[in-house]
Amino acid sequence: MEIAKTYEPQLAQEKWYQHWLDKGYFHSTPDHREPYTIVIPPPNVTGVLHMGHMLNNTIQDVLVRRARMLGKNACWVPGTDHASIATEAKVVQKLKAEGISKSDLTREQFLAHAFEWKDKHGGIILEQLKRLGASCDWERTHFTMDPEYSESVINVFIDLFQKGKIYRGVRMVNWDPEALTALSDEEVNYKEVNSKLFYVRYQVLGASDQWLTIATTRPETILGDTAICVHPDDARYQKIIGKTVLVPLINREIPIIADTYVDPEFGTGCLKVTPAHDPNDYELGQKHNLPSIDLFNDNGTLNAHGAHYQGKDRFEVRREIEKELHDKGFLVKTEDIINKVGFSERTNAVIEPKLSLQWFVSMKELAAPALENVMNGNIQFHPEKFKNTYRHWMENVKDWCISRQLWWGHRIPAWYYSDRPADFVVAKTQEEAIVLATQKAGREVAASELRQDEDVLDTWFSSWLWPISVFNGLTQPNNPEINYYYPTNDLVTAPEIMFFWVARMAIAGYEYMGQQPFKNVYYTGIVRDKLGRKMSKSLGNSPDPIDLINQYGADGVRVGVLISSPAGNDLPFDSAQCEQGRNFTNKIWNAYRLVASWEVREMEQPLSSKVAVEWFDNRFAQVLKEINDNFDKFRISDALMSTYKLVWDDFCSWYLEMIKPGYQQPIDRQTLEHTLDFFERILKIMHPFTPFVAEELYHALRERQAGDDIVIAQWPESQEVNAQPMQQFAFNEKVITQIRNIRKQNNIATKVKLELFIKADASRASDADSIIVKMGNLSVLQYVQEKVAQSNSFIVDGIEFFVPFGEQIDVEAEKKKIEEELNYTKGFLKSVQGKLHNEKFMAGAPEAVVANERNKEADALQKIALLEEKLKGM
RNA sequence: GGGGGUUUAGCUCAGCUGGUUCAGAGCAUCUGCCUUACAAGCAGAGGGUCGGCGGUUCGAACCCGUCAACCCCCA
Repeated sequence: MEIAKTYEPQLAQEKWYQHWLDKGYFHSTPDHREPYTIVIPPPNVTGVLHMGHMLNNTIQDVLVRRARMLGKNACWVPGTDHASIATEAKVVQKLKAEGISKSDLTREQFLAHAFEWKDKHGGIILEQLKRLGASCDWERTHFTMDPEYSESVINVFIDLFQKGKIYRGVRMVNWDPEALTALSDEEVNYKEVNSKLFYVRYQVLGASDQWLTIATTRPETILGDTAICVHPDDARYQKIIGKTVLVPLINREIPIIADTYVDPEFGTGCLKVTPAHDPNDYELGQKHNLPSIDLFNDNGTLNAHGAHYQGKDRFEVRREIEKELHDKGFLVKTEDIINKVGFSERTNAVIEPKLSLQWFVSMKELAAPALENVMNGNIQFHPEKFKNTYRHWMENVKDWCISRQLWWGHRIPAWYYSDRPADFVVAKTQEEAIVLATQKAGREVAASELRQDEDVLDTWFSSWLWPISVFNGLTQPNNPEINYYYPTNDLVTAPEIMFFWVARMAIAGYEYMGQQPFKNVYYTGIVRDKLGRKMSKSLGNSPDPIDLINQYGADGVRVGVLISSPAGNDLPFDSAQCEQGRNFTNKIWNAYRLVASWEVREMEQPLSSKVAVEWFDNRFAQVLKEINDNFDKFRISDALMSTYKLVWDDFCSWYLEMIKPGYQQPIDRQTLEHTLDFFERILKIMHPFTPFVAEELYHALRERQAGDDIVIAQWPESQEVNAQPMQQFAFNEKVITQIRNIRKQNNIATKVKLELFIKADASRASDADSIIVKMGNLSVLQYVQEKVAQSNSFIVDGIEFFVPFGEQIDVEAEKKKIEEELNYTKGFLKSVQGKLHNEKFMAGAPEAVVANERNKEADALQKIALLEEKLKGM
C-alpha cells in the first residue's frame, strides 16, 4: 500500500474527532475513579476564537488528555459567559446599523434582540474549539444566563444581602458619559495625554489682598470646590490654615484645611478639593466632612451647580473657563504637562469619576480565606511569583461595585416601594417582595407600587460562581455531581484576570462550598506578535486560528503555541512555530512510513539491534521520568520539548537508524516487535500534544479492536533506568560523532567504508561495538596495542582512536587541531590546579568537591600526555 | 506616585540548595549532502563580559547593595 510522503492532517482530524464524540470519550459521569476536573474560562458568548484562546485551551486540553490517560475520570466543562457590557455594546452597535436606537426600545424589546443575537452568533467559539481538538464534555456546556445558573446568581445576591455583605451606597465610580453606565476599574484604560496645568488664584478672606495659588488640570471643576488643602508641615502656608478663601467666579466661601495627603512639591503645594469629581478628593472630603457638589449631568454636561455654564459639555467648559479666569485675573499661568487620563474600554470616552448610588459587596472579610489559602499553598499558583501580586491586592481589597446600568445581564433583585432610596426590599420574586415590603413599610404595599431596580449585575458577579454553578452546587446543594467534581483540579487563565475572576472564585468557593474551587492555577502569558505587540483586533496583527489550523493542522498549531510559552511568560507568536509543529507531525508520520515498509522474516536478531533495543528501552524510561516530572510542575512546554527530542533525536535519528535494515532487506521479528512497542509508547506520550496524528498512527501501526483508541489508552508505566547501557551509548555516540567529523573534514562520502583502530586492550570489546560499526559505516573495528601511523586520530574518555588516511592527507591541519586541543586542555589544567594549590579552597571546600577537582586534574594530565605523544609522532 | 516582575547566544527560554567540562536547549545561521522514511530531511560546525558597577565567599549566572533598561498591576 502506498503511504503519502507527507502527513495530511485534515482528514484525520475530522475522522477522529467525530469518532471520539461518537464513543462518548469526553463525557464524564461520577464513578469510582479519581475525578480530574477543569472548568473552562468561559469565553464571551459572542466571541470569536483568537490566539489567546488557542494558548489557553491547548494547555487545558493537554492536561485533560493526560489525566484521562492516567486513568482519572477527566471532566472538562465548557461554556460561555454572557459578558454583559461587551455583548450589550455589540447588540447596540448591530441595532444602530439597522437604524434602531437602544433608547427607542423597551427593556423587553432590547432583550429580545439580544437573545436573538446570542442564539444566532453565540457559541461559534465552542465550535471552533472542536477544530482545535478540545476534549470538552460538550454535554455539560453551560451559559452564565441559563435559567438555573441565573437562579444561583440571584440566590447569592440575596444571601449576601441578608448577611449584610451587600449594601447600596453613594460612592465614587468610573462613569462612562457616553454609554451612561458605571464601569469597573478593570474596564478603564489609562493613557498618557498632553494636558495643561492651570495655576489659579483664590482670594483669602480676612486678610487684605492675600491670594493662594493652586494648580489643577481640570479648571471646570472649580465650581465644585469645597476646600483648599495644604500639607500641615508646609511652612509657606502655616498661618492661613483654618482661614477661608473665595472660589473664583462664584465667590463661594470654602475653608483651608491641612492634610498630609498633599504633596508639597507638586504644583504650588496647594490642592483644590472637589469631592464629587476626584476619588482622592472624595476621600479627603469624607475625612474632613466636606460637602460634595456634583457639577455634572450623566452625559457629561454641567448641571445647575455649573452656574452660567449649565448645559455645556465638560470639555467646552474647560476652554471657556480658562478664558474667563484669565480675563478676570484669576489665571496666574498655564504649563504643559503629560498626565494619565482614564478612557472607557468600550466607548473610549474620557471617564468621569462620579458619585452615584450603586450596589457594593463588602470584601474585606469575604476575602480573608481566599488570601490565606493561596499564601499557605492550599491553592497553588504556577508560576509562584504571582502570589506576591495576589497578596498585595487582597490585602488592600476594596469594596466591589456590582451594579451596571445595562439591560443585558442578571437584573438586581431589589424592589423599591417609594421614591426614598432606603425604601426597598431584596427578594427573589415580586410576590416575595410584596410580602417583605409590606412588612418593612408597615402598610399594605401593592404590586403596582413596586419597581424593580433597573440595573444588572457585573458579569463577574456570575462568573465567580462558575466552578460551583456548572454543577448546580448552589441550587441543589450536595448533589452527587458537585460532591464528586468539586473542588476542581486545575484552572488555566491569564494573569490579568487574577483579581476579577480567580480571586473572586476563591472567595465564592470558601463562602459557599467551604473549600477551595481549584487546587492549581496555571497562568498563561499574553500572546504577542513578532514585534512584541499584544495581539489585538484593532492592530490587525492576530492571525485567525482557524486559518492556521487549515494551514498547519491542529496538531501543528498546538505544538506551535506551546513550544515557547512557559507559564506566566508572554508567548511571542510566530507562525514559524506552527511550521515547526507541522514538521514534527510529519516526522513521526515518516517514521511510521519507514517501519511500515519493513518486511518481517524469521531470522536471528543482529547484535546491533539487540544493543539498540536495550538502549532505547532505558532511554525512554529516562525521558518519561523527565516528562512526568515536568507535567507535575506544570512545565508544559518543557514536557513538550522533552517529548519532541525523544521522538526526533532519540527515536528517529538514533534508534531507527541503528536498527534499520539495508535497502529492501527484511527485519527480524524480535526487533520489529520491540520497535512497534516503542512506537506505541511514543504515540501515547505524544497524544496530549498531538492527539490527531497520534490516534491516526496508533491505528495504522497495529490492528485494533473496537474501543482500543489512544485517547483512552493507558499512559506508559514508569520503569527503572539501567545506567550501564546509557553510559555505553553516550560513549559510542561520541565516537560516532568523531568519525562523522573525520568524514566531513576530509570530504569522505557516507557510503565509503572506513577502518577504525582502537588503542586499548581487547578486553574492552563489547557487543556495543557493533553500533559503532553500523553507524560509522566501518569495514574494520580492531583493538591494537600501538598507535597507528598515517591516521586521523581522536580521543574519547582517554582512549585513542585511529582512522587511517585514505588518499588525501592533511598533516598540517591535523597538527593544528591537536595543538588547539592541547592548549585548551593545558588551560583547563591550570585552572584546576589553581584551585588545588589554593590553601583557602582546600580548607573551605567540602571533601567531595576537592576529590572531584583531583579527578579533573588526573584526567587532564592523562589527556595532555596523549596529545603530546601524538604530536611527536606526526 | 505605590507595588510586583524581568534582564543568560541573532530569537524564545532552561539553569534546583552557590561547587561535575556549567555556561545549556529549541529555533535561526553557516558548511557539506537529493545517503531509497522524511529537503517539512540528514550530518557537522560557529555563536554568549550571564544588563552595568561594587560587595560577600576558597568559589557567584545564582546571595547582598547600587545603577540602568523593559514589562505588568494598582492609583
